[in-house]
Amino acid sequence: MAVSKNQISGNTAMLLLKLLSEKDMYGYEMIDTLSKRSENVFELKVGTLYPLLHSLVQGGYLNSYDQQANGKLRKYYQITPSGRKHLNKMIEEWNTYAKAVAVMIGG
Amino acid sequence: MAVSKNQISGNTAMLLLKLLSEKDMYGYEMIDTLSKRSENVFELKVGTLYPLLHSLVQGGYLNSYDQQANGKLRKYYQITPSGRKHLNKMIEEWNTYAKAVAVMIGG
DNA sequence: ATAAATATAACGGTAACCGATATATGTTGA
DNA sequence: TCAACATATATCGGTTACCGTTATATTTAT
Repeated sequence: MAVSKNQISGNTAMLLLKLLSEKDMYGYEMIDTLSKRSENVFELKVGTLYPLLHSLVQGGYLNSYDQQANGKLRKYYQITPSGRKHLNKMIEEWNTYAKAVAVMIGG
Repeated sequence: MAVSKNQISGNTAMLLLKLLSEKDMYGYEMIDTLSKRSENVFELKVGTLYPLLHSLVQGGYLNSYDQQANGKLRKYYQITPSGRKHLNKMIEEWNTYAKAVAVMIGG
């Protein structure tokens, strides 16, 4: 089951940073990995991914480098120390929010 | 701890419908109740609330009526059967999303 | 009286995401 | 072989969500 656009809002960067905190990846690999791990809940579109990756590089949270793979030049992304710090903050904030929603709709 | 705008995105309507599924309320009452119940995680602004209430009325999820309270005319909002159905769907979708995020950042 | 709190409302701006489109290369099958 | 398909990166314009700000009116407290 996929969720609506509104649900996703704001958390995509957190999910990408989380993926990249485990290993370097290229764009399509992130989309596939997100989709598989979440059982198709996250269906990130390329029109969302690339601008977001660029902005994370711009913000100093990611670095990128080109590498040959299957004869094709792929752009790999790597998380920076600043990116890891940012990720931790985002996770903390997500947990606060998710708990508050649970209180609201659970009771 | 308040969370950033991005976290809130898309779920405000769900929270309002949930509040109104319990009892009729007027605008300011919703802001106060959300804030108190969530221990200030949700700090909904009037610039967000009123347009959202209008759109929920437009969509048939809410009705509104005027009522005197403390000598002042207040506009109360009431959830419709369609609003309750919509609320249930939104909660289901939220749960799906929250679980998927937990899998992503938990592992 | 008048300042502060309560209450509703609308406008314009920013940010996030997606659909559509463009381009290029590698792989597969008839 | 060469067309169709999958992989891969990229950009643009549009929609939606939320908020800051501003406006207006009434009630309560000093």
